[in-house]
Amino acid sequence: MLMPKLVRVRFAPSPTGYLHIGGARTALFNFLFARHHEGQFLLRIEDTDVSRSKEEAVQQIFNSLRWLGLEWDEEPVYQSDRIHRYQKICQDMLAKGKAYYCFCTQEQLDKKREIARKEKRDYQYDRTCLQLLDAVIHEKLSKGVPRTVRFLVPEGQTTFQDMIHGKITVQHSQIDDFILLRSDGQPVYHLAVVVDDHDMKITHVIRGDDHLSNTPKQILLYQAMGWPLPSFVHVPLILGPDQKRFSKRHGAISVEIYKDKGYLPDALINFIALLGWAPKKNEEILSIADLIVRFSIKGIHKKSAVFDEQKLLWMNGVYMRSKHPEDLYDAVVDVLRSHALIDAFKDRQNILKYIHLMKDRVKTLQEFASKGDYFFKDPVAYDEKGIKTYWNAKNVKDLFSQLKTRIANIHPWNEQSIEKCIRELAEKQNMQAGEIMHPTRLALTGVSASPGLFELIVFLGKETAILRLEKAMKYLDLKSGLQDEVGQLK
RNA sequence: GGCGCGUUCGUCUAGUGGCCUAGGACGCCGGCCUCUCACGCCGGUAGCACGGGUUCGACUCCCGUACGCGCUACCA
Repeated sequence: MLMPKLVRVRFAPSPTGYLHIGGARTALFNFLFARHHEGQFLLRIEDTDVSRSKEEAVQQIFNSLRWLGLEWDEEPVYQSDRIHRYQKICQDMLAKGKAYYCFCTQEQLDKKREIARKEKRDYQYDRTCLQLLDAVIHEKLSKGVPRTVRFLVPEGQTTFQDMIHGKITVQHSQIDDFILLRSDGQPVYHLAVVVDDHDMKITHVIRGDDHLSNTPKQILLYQAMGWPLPSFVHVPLILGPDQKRFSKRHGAISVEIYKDKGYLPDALINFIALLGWAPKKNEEILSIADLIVRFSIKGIHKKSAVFDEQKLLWMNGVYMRSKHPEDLYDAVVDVLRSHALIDAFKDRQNILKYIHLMKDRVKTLQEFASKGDYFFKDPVAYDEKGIKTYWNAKNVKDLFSQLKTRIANIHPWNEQSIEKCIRELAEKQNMQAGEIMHPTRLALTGVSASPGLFELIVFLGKETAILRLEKAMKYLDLKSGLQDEVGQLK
């Protein structure tokens, strides 16, 4: 029996842009694995490519992770702070003959690659600089000729065990003498990852399987340094609807965009957790706590999954309905404010009531603004189809007139008395209650779908309800006037 | 091109040789509930990429083919 191993994992984004869905899921898997094993979840910023790294991106990534609830342990490690460490490791490898200086220029290399391409040969660095005499190397070094450091790939093959894919073997003949240190002294990815994962005492490297092919290179580095290997876990990528790697081409890809679209963080977490991973039982709705309990690398698939926003939308609706209005309050206020609808809702209780009425029929936060604007704004138009079906009867205006009077006299102002009022009117008119309610809803909201009419009227208040009925009556007058004119013209 | 990885309904998935007449979820379609919408409930639609083995028996094991994705940079 193995002793339980201390688990330390890391999420290592490069700060070239926002945190995207794929990155978020990789971070989530790392997070879940760490929390499940009561280990550490660390962050490392891979900013060795100075030209592509941006400080704002780092903050964006932090914000997105926090919004998702993926809190990390310890201070994030910045690779840009560790240049000297990488250079030192390179010196060691140079001294041990595991690496060599290369003075070839970018242009020379490009040319060789081009020739190989034309001759339909596979290109691999030809080791020109490996043949250099020590004296020549020293001379170039002392003159400060720009140079890189290349890893000397040994003969043979590398086999390693991936926790998802199993045994993987790659022939060294397939591996180029890759560059360790760029001519500007910056390390290249493979070197930095290996050194950092070792120094950070990472036990499990959990990352996208786009890194699978490169893993042997890194294993060679571990071996060259005489370091123990971490476990490798290569999770499948997330694909767009066209089955291609999920990217900007697919439109919405950053976590931030999903936040702006009105998705809830726990819904997004739940959804991406299920992309490429499944719990043992057929469970679909899982809180982050549930996910932590259930998470296991065994449940991760080999196959990449397509991101299906429709299912996300459904899941978000499930979360929306399960929330208490208080939990949604801040987010909804933000949305209402951004749509300039907030003034009508100075009262917190009012907004909570609104959330209560709407949350069951809304799938995103955004819809609190787009689907319920009539709660705080008089309708500016009436749904055409609604007009045809509900306002065609001749007595509609008269109905509204009677309703108006009755509403004015309702006391106390509550659901029960409003319902009673409408049902009594229906009885008196010898009509079905619905025959009054539908036209009324249209008058009050401008649309034909809304929360329960009685609750809605309570919410609007006596004054607004009467005002809107009057407005509808005016519209009806105008409409019939127009029809008369048309009739006369004929 | 070379190398690596992958392949169950449109999508997310269950399934580790007989329990599979392949189960669930989203979507879609129909119905019920109902003041509308949404929710909920009931029902339906649709899949083991293909071809060879192995086996008494393959979705499950092996081999090939096809297709897809990834890697192949002084990117990560």
